[in-house]
Amino acid sequence: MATIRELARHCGVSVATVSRVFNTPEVVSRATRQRVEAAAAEIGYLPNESARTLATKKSNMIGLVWDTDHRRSGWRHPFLQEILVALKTALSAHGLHLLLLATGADAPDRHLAAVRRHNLDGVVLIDNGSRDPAVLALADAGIPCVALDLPLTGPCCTYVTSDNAGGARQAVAHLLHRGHRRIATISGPSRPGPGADRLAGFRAELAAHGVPLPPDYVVEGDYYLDSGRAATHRLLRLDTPPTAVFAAGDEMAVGALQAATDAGLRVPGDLAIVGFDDIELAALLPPGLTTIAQDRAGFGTAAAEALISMIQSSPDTAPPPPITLPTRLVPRGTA
Amino acid sequence: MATIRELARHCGVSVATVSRVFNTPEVVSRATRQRVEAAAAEIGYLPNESARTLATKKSNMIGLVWDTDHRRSGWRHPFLQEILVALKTALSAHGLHLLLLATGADAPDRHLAAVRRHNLDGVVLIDNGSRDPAVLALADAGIPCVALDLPLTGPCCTYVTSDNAGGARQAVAHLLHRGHRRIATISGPSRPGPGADRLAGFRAELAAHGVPLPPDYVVEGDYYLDSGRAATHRLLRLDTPPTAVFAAGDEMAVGALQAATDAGLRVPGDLAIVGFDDIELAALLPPGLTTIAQDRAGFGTAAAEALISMIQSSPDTAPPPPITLPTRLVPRGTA
DNA sequence: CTGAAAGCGCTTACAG
DNA sequence: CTGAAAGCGCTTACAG
Repeated sequence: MATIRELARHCGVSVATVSRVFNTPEVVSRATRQRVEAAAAEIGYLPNESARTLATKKSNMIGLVWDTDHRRSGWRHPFLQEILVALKTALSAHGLHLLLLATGADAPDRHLAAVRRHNLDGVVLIDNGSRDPAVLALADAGIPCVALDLPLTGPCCTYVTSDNAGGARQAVAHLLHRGHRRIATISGPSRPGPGADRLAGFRAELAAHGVPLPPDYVVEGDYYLDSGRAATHRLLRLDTPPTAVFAAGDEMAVGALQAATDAGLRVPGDLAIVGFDDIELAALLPPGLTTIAQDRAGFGTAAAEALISMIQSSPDTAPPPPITLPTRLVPRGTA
Repeated sequence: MATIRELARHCGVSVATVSRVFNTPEVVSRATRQRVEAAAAEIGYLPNESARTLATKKSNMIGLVWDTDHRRSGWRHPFLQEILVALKTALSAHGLHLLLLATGADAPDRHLAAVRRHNLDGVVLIDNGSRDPAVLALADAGIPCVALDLPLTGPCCTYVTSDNAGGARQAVAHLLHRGHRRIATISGPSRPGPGADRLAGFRAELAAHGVPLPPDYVVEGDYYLDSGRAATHRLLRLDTPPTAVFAAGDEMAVGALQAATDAGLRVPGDLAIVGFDDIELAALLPPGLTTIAQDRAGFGTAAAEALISMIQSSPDTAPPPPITLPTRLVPRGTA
């Protein structure tokens, strides 16, 4: 591995000059710049990132805090892969790498410690609990960070999420348009975040149209299929069962579909179903799940942009406001 | 950020001693070790990884070369998330982080360059083409690396893949056991790798039982649903159509299922179908896709183990032999 | 536009 | 068991 010193000697300039052609090329004369560049290519010089980071305190690395340690194994983000691809692509365009942080002891300062040890330029959080002390410590520390699908704010922290309330309203509006008036929902967990927002949107659209919502038309699920099936069974046993159900996640919607089939009901004739997420399954499962699609790639690119703007702005400027991605109704066979 | 010098002064020892309590604690006296540890906790000292890497040439980071730049967007690995989780977990246990490398210009030395610039301890490759010069350069360079689902070897390079041939044989054996004798296959791309191995296993099991395989019973797909559907349409139009089909991927199997339905055939009565992968869909799509499951987590843990053993062994020792993960037949409704 | 020099925060022989 | 010192490969004021 050639070092900057060797390269400098190789073309008869100082190491400072070599450093400049790599960092502030506009400040060195055309002649020497070209000479250095040619020599660099010739001997295969590559700057050592550790040395740069040590000298500059900037690593050009973004930490990815991904909480894979769920009590419930087999947990899957509906579209993690797309987020990762978009994030990586957008970050790459700015020369930033993504460091997937090892999960160690669960000390409340573990994320912060990783940031400091590695001189990370910023952090993106995904799949984290909203009450995780380690996450909160990060958000409070003034490290540029952006959370995905988690309403987290701080001096230098913002988040991106879909327009969950708006998406739920689209779902309800579609059902209303189809003539339904007895519309139930299988919600996500009630903690702040997408689940709560979808439920709020659900209620709001119904209210806006003066359609009553009996309390037992709202049953909470956990985004998994089984909870959707169980919830639907419960709804169908009501004295006045709903004619339509909005599930706050596609897996739960598939569960609802199964429950309807179990009960000998036709979908959408006897029970209409709308989901949320537009997972791969939605298009393939007969008769096709009507659902609310999210802007998958948007999560990654928006997060990257927010992060980069925070990194580049002075420490005292306010973080960008939370970013809300538009959703889209995808009408298929179930509603 | 406290530095090692401050910590040293804080407890009246040299920086060398402090360094030792963090790196070779067994070599320092119990008394001073405890004094240093207490002081470190007190002032919140965290070693700077860049400085360590600069001094040791080891970064404790593994590069993840993930080729997300597919000509075909929307491409998805059947279980990338599980691989990533298992990989991260296994690597974490050894204090290794995963660096998702930014995709830049496609110079044939780009991966190698990243390894050198960051002093990466090793690399894992996923979703890469087998003929990518940048990948081959990496495998040849003697950098510890392990490829997933890609038969890549080198002085310090091995790979992990499922027992694809064995899995295909399980599929055929199952079909044979069900009484089928006219068994076709929709294969994956014919380049070396899982697709070719599955096809070889398919042929082998048939041959072992003396069951003939007409040439037009083998049609090549690309793992996507549409290719499975198209292939099946073609098979069904044959003078002597098959009674069963083994699709080398679940998406193609789903396509086969759709084609059968299109043609008014009953599954498995008129056409039996076995897939490969056991994607989420397989269990959910009526009547349930019979398929060959892979050891998803095994990919990650095996890769981590192989990598760690290579990193720890001396540079001249041979790499571990390729690792083959067992598969498992999951009988469901389609065969 | 360029160079000499100090400094970034560690590790590791080498002595003792 | 511990310390003084050199070195890892860069960057960046400061002069000129």
